[in-house]
Amino acid sequence: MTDAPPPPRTAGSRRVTIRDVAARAGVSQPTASLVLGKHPRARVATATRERVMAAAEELGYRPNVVARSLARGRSFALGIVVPDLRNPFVLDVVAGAERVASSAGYAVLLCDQSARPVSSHLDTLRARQIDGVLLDAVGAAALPDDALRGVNVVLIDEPNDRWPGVSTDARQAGRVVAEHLLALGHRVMAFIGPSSDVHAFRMRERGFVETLRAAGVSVPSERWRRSAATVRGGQAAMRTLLSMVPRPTAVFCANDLLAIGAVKQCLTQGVALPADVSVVGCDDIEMARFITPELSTVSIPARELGARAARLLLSFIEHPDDPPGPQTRAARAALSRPLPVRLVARGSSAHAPGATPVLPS
Amino acid sequence: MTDAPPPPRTAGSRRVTIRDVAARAGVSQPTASLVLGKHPRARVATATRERVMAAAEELGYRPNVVARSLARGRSFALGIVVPDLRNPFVLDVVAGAERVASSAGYAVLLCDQSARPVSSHLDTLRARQIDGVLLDAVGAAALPDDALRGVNVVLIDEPNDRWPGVSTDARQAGRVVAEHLLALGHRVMAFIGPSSDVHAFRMRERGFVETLRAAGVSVPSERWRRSAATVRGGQAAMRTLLSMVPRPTAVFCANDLLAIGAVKQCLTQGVALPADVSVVGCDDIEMARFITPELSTVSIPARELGARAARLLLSFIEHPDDPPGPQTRAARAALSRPLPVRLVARGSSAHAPGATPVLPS
DNA sequence: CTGCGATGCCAATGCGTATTGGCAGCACGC
DNA sequence: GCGTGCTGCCAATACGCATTGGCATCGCAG
Repeated sequence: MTDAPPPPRTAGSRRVTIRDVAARAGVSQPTASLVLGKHPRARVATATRERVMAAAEELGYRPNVVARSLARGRSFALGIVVPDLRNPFVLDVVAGAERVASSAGYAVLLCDQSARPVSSHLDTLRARQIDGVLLDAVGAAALPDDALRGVNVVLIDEPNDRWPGVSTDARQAGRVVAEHLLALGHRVMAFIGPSSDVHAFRMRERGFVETLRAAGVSVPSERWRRSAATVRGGQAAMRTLLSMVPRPTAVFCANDLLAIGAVKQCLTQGVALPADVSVVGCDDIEMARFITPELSTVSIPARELGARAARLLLSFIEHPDDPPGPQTRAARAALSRPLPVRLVARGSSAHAPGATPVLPS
Repeated sequence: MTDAPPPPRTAGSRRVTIRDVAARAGVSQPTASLVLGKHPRARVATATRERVMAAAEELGYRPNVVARSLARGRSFALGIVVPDLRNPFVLDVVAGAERVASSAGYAVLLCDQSARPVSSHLDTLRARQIDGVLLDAVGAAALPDDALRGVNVVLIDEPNDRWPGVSTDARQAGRVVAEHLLALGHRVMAFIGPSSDVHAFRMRERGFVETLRAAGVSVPSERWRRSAATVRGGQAAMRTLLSMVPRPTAVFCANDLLAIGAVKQCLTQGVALPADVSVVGCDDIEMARFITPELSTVSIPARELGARAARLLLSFIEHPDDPPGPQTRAARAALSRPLPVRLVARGSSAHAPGATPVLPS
């Protein structure tokens, strides 16, 4: 009556399990498991192997990852904890990591810190037997010691002696900006950055200030502004800076969102950019090129950073050898090396008003 | 010797399982399961229940989600498939969904279509016994029929008679832009949009054109530009438009990235905005407010869209009743209703050059 | 004291896969 | 022809939790 024509897969339309495959191939379930599991050179006769493979193919067998996870104690999934998805820089990191993980057969569990605290996310990740976790810009302070026991961890832009990590040369980022602005003749500088304890931000700050100091330029503390690392934060801080006497001629913002806010605030108040004041950001998010004037900034390879973090994590997951072999060790060292940064001078920075340009030799 | 002080949890530092809890509470494993599972009014004596709860607390018991998934045939996880993570609008949708899912105890598996094809993502999601999938702007054509059997699906911005979905009133978005530009006196209009078959884009387009037509304004096909929905795409299309005679005085871009590109191109070529040409976008991404001039656009509640999609999906997952009860049905209807959109007039649109302003009554 | 329903608990089993240990069968040496 | 060492396969078990069915125990009415 209501009998449909014979379905293409199994009769009962149940999911195809490895048992079905074994039955069809005329072998036992463990044998099928041996064939279909990784182990390429398991002790299985070639003829048998081929029969099993054929049966699996014909039935459209897909291993149940949940069952496999339970049996192996691994989930073939990575967690990635990010500070705030709304930051386009963070996004690129995620995209880079997702691509690598996904094509290695790992799923990516996304955890937004702005929605729930890290420790809570870590709890649920552990409950899922997560194979590893990427922590992006998560202060070590937020990490209870035992929240990560037995989990592989790779930190992003937040070096720490307890776990491996990938990073960019954040200090260098601060340096190149300082050099750039000094070369343009600026002497009255300012800085805008978040008060968070995120390592990358602190290093950008440090690289900036130490280079200025070496050149004999000091920045009084009232021109060292703290503000949430958002566009609005940049606007607010810039408003304050613009009211100072003397007004700074150059401002370094710890990320592009802040810089975009700073630029915006200048334009709003009729301050000419870059004639009256230069603004330089950091990250080189896509939008930096599309505001007016185009934003001078430091290019950080965010996607590559995420990709490397994922690769490093996968290396720990798939080769838990202790100690690691020489080439594993070398590969990890390469992945851990800070990524170089590069100044991208665009239209938001120019010679200081009235300054004599310093020509590069 | 190396004996550490007695560890806080169990002796062997093994994971705490439900058996450990049962043993400590002096009950059998199934009883512990009854207490710790959902079932609030299972037949368990209050005293027993409390002993089990206390034991779980003392041992720091965390249920193993993988095992639970296997036993229940559910994974307490959602997949979200997105077209391209680099679009900030998409990102907000993800963020909204993540927040809802996460606080309901569901994990979110992120799948980027630009990295791997949808069908491949769906395969891995099914293998993980995913409870449901959110598909953001995925053309139905990309969905093989059996790739989703037995999976709950909610579509985002891509209505379809096979699955439920959430959406915005995209057609209305096109209408309000047309009305806005008409009211400003524009008659020489242009459009920039992607050639993809994504429903929301098509509807924005349709709402725009039908409103113009009703007002007796037609747009010749050469002013109807197809371009990838990115900033670069907007630049390229705008370049073409600016070379036309007569030059359009107003351009509607199907999303904000395109619009930002269009604005950028105008400024690059020295075309005054909004004096010579008006540009209106759609989505109201955060950056719309921060370019110069600020972008007129249509506000789409992306975060809310993602949140609703997640709520709707959770409703199907947790109340698979067929037919649903009246209040379930009502709740779903409310979630499925298209979200209203709103024109946000900012600085990138103004009266047509030489036109007599039409005053609103 | 017997019978009966309700209550509280547990033994057994299942979810789909991986792994261990061992048992046949075969080829080879002597 | 008997041990020896392989190779190829499978039976049994484990992973951690959920669920089913049934066995006690208890209170209470007869």
